[in-house]
Amino acid sequence: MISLTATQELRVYGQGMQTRSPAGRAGRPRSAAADAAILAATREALVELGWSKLTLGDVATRAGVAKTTLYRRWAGKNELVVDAVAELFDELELPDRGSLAADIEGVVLQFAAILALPEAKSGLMAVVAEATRDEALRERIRASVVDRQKRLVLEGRARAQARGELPPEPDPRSAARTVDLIFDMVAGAVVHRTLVSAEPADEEWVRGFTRVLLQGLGT
Amino acid sequence: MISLTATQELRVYGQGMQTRSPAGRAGRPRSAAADAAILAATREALVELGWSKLTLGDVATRAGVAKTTLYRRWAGKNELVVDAVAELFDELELPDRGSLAADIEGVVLQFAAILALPEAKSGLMAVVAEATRDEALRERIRASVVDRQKRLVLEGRARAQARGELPPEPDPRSAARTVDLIFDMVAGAVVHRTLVSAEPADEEWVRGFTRVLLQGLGT
DNA sequence: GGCTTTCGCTACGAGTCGTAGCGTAATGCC
DNA sequence: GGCATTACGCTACGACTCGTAGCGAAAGCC
Repeated sequence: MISLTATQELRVYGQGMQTRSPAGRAGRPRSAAADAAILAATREALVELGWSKLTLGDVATRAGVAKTTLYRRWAGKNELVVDAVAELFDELELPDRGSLAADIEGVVLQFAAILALPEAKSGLMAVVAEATRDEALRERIRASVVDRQKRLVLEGRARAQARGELPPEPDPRSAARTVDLIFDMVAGAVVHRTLVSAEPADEEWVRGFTRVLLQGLGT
Repeated sequence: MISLTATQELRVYGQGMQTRSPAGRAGRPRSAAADAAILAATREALVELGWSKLTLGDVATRAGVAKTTLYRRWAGKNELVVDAVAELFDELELPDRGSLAADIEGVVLQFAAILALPEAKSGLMAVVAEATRDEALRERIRASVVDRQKRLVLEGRARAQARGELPPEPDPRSAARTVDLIFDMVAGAVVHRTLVSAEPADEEWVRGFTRVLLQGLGT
């Protein structure tokens, strides 16, 4: 519990390296290098061992730190893996490709490329499964992974409305529902294709998906 | 490995109780009651403990059998949970509701109801995560869970084509791709809504989803 | 230099794993 | 009924992981 708070503070330091004395904190600061090494080691262990056989002792050894250091920063395996996997989604962007269809295809391909990584496959679904019984963990995933993706949907939608490709939706409540729906449809389809069907979400598949999403099955 | 084959044979016996001497097998037969008790106990443990804290020893105690009996029938936790969760999808059907939209809404609501069960939530995603590193497990999930769902898509599509709601697709390869795409979109969206967004896939959501799936975002 | 916090290390009890061995129970075949 | 065969319950086991405690040393801020 305490270590969880401390972790969040540390990550804040990591972002703003310049801050002199972070909120009146004295003593030896936590090693940012150790933090990075631990997360990298976690991803490495996910690739080699998978979720169930991953042990915190092994991660500590790989990272070159003591096991106790790991427990001081993360409450457990779940939280550690969430942070390790979350970094994979940092590069997710939505470049303007001129049309809604092209924008969707571009971002879906990015998303699919990340999900194709073995560390994302084995880690992400496992923590989502654990999160069904852990409210705090669900919130952690939402904040560090899901919301960043959803923001892209919001952005792409606004862009398409500006282009006139999508009708404006004045009622904010209805608009929020639509965004949630689109998000679940896009992310859900890619995840299901990649993890359950175990087939690559390649360009051909993405083209077909985008066509159905925009025009429906009727045509 | 041996026990896995034996398990499948046992399940066959369970279906056709009448068979006299099943393929020249001698000796004391496996208890079908024990099998049912174990799977029920597994679901119960999934609800109370979740995937990660579920132990085979605990399941054995709940089911009233010895731990060794469990290991004789299943290779491990993964295979056991797949079988336990698979039974939840037995009742999935596709009643004819007159139109493609109504058919989709009906089956999606059924699927959502199953996914809302805590034993499905915590169990299904966990084994899918494990299956990313285990080809045999992936095949087991495909055979006992996924294919049964996909058959509904195939059936609903044929029905809609007979009604004239969907255009016929002569090329079988292209048709198979379309079915796969639709399946990933439907199942993926419901799963993502239920497990990641952690919101109920209720009637209102299903209506919106069906509208987008059939007519696209454009309208 | 003094204060504070982190770090590496060792050690620990508790719990789980998957297996082996044994005697017993239940069936099919003769 | 007797025999072979297989499943069952039970006990015990070494190996491993867990999460924590305690200690001295290290690294920063005043």
